Amino acid sequence: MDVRTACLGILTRGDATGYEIKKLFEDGPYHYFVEASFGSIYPALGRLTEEGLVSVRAEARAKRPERKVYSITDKGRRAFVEALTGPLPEDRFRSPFLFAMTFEDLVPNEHLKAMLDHQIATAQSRLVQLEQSASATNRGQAFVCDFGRTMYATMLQYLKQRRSEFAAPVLDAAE
Amino acid sequence: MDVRTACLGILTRGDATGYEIKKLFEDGPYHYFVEASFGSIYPALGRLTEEGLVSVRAEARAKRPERKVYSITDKGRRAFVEALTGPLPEDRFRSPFLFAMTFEDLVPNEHLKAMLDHQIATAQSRLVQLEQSASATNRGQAFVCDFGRTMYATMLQYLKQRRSEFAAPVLDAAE
DNA sequence: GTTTGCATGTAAACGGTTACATGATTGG
DNA sequence: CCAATCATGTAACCGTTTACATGCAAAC
Repeated sequence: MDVRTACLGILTRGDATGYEIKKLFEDGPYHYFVEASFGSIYPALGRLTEEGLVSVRAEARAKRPERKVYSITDKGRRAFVEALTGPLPEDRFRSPFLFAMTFEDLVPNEHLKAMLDHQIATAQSRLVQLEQSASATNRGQAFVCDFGRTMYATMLQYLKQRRSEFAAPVLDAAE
Repeated sequence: MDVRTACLGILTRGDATGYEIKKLFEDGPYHYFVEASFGSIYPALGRLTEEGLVSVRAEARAKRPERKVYSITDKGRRAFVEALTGPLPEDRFRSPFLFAMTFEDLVPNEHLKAMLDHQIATAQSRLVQLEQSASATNRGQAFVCDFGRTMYATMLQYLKQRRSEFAAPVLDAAE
């Protein structure tokens, strides 16, 4: 999903500044399947404003830089629902890890072990985060959260199960 | 993984033309976690040649356009192993589907049903493809293939299990 | 007193896709 | 006869990232 549409989505849930939108992408339940930097969020918000899909009000605050609070308009709301209703781009999973594993025979065993351990640690921490995350506020959020838990749990199980097969130390039996 | 590195990887397995590399990305076991278009492959190959990481020989064939067969050089092989050994970019899963599900309350139930069914059908066909795919030629390929099978199987199970919850027809009980 | 958090934005560079241009061969 | 496959490449465009520029307030 492009940043434009993602911002529009966030704003259907309530007003926000560009800064807050970034926070929501990072910390919120969207974290696992969308992401965006300031360099894409601010221009997107500018364009959405031009097109009348969102409106801005500048809040001047004593001794701090002004903040621009964005609200979605009716037109924006309609455009967003249209985007959700139309054909969605396909999900894509890009995995440098799996790519590297394909060339496992070219990588020294020591590094292979490190790679697998890193992958396990990452999956583990993501799973923990998902399990600790606040219970969802609606059906959709619950669906997505459970999806993530299920997938990461499976991934973790698979990686752990297969690890020994690849990382069996040959000489260093003590470790 | 960028197209450059991906091409280099393919060429560690044997010589190929730009056209064949694209085919391998599309049909081979890489399909699920890398992709590239001609517009990125040809320039990448050109740059790799300039840098001496690959070499080209032009095969002129009677009455057909010439083909340029690329081979990886020793320098290229070393560069590739270095890329695999260095820190890898993080895996990323971008899911317009999950994003849309988060806003399930804004989408008409009929469309939600279609979305889920589409997702189920996609996962199903990918799983079938993976299950039918030729058995891997090495440990790494087997690992990756099984990874895919495991993940898609889990995804499919989850989607099917949850479908009723979301798509329960309200009026059209006959369907 | 230094780091973190809040807050906005721009410009250049990057990597990639899409569309275009070309053309012969093979299979239905 | 038409579509698909083989085969190469370029140019325009697009969205995004990275780095830069700025600055105050609060927490440590």
